[in-house]
Amino acid sequence: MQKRSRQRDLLLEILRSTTCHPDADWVFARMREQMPNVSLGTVYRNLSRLAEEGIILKLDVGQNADRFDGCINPHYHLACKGCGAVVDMPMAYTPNLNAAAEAESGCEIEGHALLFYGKCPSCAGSL
Amino acid sequence: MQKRSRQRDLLLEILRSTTCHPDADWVFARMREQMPNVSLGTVYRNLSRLAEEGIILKLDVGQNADRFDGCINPHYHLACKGCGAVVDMPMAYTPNLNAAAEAESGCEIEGHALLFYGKCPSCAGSL
DNA sequence: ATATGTGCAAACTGTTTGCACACGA
DNA sequence: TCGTGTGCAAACAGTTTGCACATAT
Repeated sequence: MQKRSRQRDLLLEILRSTTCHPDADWVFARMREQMPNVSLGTVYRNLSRLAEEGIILKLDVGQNADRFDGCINPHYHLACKGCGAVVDMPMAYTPNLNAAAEAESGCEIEGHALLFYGKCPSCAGSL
Repeated sequence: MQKRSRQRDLLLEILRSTTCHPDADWVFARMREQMPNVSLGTVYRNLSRLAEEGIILKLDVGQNADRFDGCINPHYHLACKGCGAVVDMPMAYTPNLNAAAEAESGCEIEGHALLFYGKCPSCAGSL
């Protein structure tokens, strides 16, 4: 049976109130501000759980730590080489990439992830 | 000054003679068959070095370990949920995705990675 | 009451690094 | 010879897990 917990509720609230695609440590730090005894293990457990349930998104940008996104409608990201941020791209998700991929490949496509590298607006301005 | 080494030469030869997008451990195992004293550290050092030099490609498929590709012309991959393999997709690389992304975003795009998930031809047949 | 979730700390995996020695130019 | 690369082992980062206790239903 499914049980709620204050920890998971808070985690979700924190994740949904930011657009910064944070990693587990960032979430952990924000959690501690409001719930000083929460443990890192709990953060990891709930992040994976929510991701498996499809309530949040787990992003794999080529950096060391996984990042998470409270916004689950499919969209694309850019990993900034300047500041390391991960930002949402304002471009339409292209569902027929899946069909295109399935066409000649003999593969059964379930989805795709498209990640751009380059510089975010603020880092593009400076050098 | 740049120096060759038997280890790096062998590594590159191994990587170029497979299409399986292996991780460091797999390469390490193959290396040991021909060079029993090679160390894992050397494998990692040379993989990162060759990737930085643009001689090989480092792939980030959402699995734990990084994978490497001896083929460096840009192309897309599928990560198979069945067997865990990473396979090349027989579809054209789309350079103007970069332009499209740059259009409204204010970002400076350098490139993109497109990763499909689903099942490879052999796993698609069975369940 | 009882199953599910938590906190803590230890374990684990993939990767990096410091150091003394080996090797290529 | 002299600087770069290697082997080894220890260190590291991110993540997972076992266990006793706490909590939601």
